[in-house]
Amino acid sequence: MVTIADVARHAGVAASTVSYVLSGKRSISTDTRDRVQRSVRALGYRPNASARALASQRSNVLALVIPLRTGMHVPVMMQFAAAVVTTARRFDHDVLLLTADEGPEGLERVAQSSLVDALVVMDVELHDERVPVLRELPMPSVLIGYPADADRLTCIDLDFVAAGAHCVDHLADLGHRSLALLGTPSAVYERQTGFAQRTLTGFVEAADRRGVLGVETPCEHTFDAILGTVEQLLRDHPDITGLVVQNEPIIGPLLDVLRRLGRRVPDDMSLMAICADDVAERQVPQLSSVTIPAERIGEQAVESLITKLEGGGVPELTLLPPKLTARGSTCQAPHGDLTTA
Amino acid sequence: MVTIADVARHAGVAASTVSYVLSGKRSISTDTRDRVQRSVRALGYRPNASARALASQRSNVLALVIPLRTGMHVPVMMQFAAAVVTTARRFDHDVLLLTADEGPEGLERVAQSSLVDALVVMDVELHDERVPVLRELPMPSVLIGYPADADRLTCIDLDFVAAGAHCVDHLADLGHRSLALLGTPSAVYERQTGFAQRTLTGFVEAADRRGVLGVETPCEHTFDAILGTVEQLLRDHPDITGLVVQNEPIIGPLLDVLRRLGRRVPDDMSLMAICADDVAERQVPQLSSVTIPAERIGEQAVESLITKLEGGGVPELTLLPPKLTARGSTCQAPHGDLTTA
DNA sequence: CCTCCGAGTCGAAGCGCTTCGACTGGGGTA
DNA sequence: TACCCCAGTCGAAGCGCTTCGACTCGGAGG
Repeated sequence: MVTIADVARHAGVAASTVSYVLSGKRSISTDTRDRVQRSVRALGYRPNASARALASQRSNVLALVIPLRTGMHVPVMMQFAAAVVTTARRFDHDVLLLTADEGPEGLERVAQSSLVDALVVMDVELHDERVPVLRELPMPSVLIGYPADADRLTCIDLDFVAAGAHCVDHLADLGHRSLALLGTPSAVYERQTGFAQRTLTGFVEAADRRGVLGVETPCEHTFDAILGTVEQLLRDHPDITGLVVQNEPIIGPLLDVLRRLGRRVPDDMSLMAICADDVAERQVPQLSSVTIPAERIGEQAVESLITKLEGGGVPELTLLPPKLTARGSTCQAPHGDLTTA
Repeated sequence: MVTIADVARHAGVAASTVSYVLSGKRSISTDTRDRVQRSVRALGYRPNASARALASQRSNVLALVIPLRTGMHVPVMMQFAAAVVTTARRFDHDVLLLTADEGPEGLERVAQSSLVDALVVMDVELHDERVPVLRELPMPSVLIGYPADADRLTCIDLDFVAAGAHCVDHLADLGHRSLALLGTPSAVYERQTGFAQRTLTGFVEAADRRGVLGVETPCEHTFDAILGTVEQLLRDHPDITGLVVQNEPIIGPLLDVLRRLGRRVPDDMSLMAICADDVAERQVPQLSSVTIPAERIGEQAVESLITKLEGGGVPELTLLPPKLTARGSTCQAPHGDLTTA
């Protein structure tokens, strides 16, 4: 391995001069700079990451904590992780991958051993045991999703309350008077995952505000569960003509179920999804949807983290506004609902 | 931050003694060991990762290079990544996440800066430009999938040739005489991805061997593409009664398509999938399938890497045997095919 | 003419750890 | 009794980099 001393010797300067050429932290004559840069290239020099981290107290590595749990939708997480890595690279950082099952202890481990400079934590629950740890850690962090108590924390998320509300508004505007939210598996609600809770809140509030019926039910991933849930729903509330689904993996089977139950989409039943655009577009008919901007969230998370690392200030809570795209799965409510509106 | 010197002072020993207690590389009296361990706990000492890496020439970090490309099935990759992280932790290593779009240069960067000790590279193509780089890197690596020239490389993969063959055998055993392989999107074949190619090879060879018709076609992910592909297939080969699908995201829509075309599964059409078990089990009917053992592959990859890091030898190529599970989507061929067998 | 200043460079002191060689003292061997 | 050996410990020398203070030299200011 070629070291900074080799480069210095080759260029006929001191090692510190090489360092300053590389970092730009002191002025260097054009002549010297050129000579050093030529030597760097000639020898194929790469600074040793550990030595650099030890001396500068900066590893240039961010930790990314991903959930590995049941009920999470994987492709969205992956988009997210990819965005984090890509953005981190843009700022000359790398990403260390941690799984949530290491728990709070895992965060302490990587932080206190100075393996990383900062952390991105995904899938934060309303009462997350990692939150107090994060608050005390000697380095910045950013949460995706947000806990009940976000004091002194930086959180970024899609505005799921608004997302839930937008769906209701869209359907209500079309004259639908009875709506249902088909949510995530009940385990997700039980562990008080913020996004699920908040979508529900937005849905219920908007239904109230619009004076329409808004019922909600969790839904597991198996076909039979979906069938059972929908049958039950339509039995209890036969007048439902608008469905909102926040549960990506069931979208395909749900369309089957509706077909099997003799409900055409959108003629007999309008359907809205909260999901990635490509998923919505792949269905038949294409689904009206509120997008989850995974890339944007990941990018924003890293940008905030870098700002904090550089001593800048960032807002405690950043809520990205949801975007609704109407496609072929929603239409005017049948038989004169508009008259009752 | 508390350093090894603090611990040494607290325990009344030399710093080197603390180091030896922690590493176990020299014998230490029980008394001293206990005292040091108490001090470590009392002070909450965590060795500084960079200092350790610098002194020992080992970062205890593995690089994981994941593909971010169209046509890859995401949940399988995620399972895989999770297995890599979990297994790495078992051996006291962490995982640095790289995306494939950094290319060969990215591998050189992390390797030559000593950021990582070893690399796991996923989704290797038959003629992958990263392969020559990997071969020259001053550290061990493991490939998932394998290139045309695997000389001096360590590769791990599911035996996709056998997987393709098993599917044919299973269907042929049931009396089916005309089979089709519904493969990945054509882009995947065009970039010469090993697993797709090899499944195809196994499928074709086995069909030959069994004396049955075996046609193959790529298939894109949109519903219309699936519909078009299957219609075309059944028009060209109306006697097909067995389908093998290696393309997870189309599995759901494919079942719709068959239904729409009036083919009942399995009565009119037997269907086999090469996919994760949970995907197969979620369908109606549940799908006979050959599993992709993502966890096992990830685990095996890290185990091999650790072995190499410790100077041990590992086989150049490890092919995991495929496991076929018959479920409700395959049955005896209709109208007397057995007589023609 | 002397002083002052800033641009440009160097040397040395760490950063926190591992590891090598050397030292000590007590037990076994001859 | 003299010797050797080994378990147990220490001190010091790095690992490769960053950064601080100090030095030099030429030009500007008085």
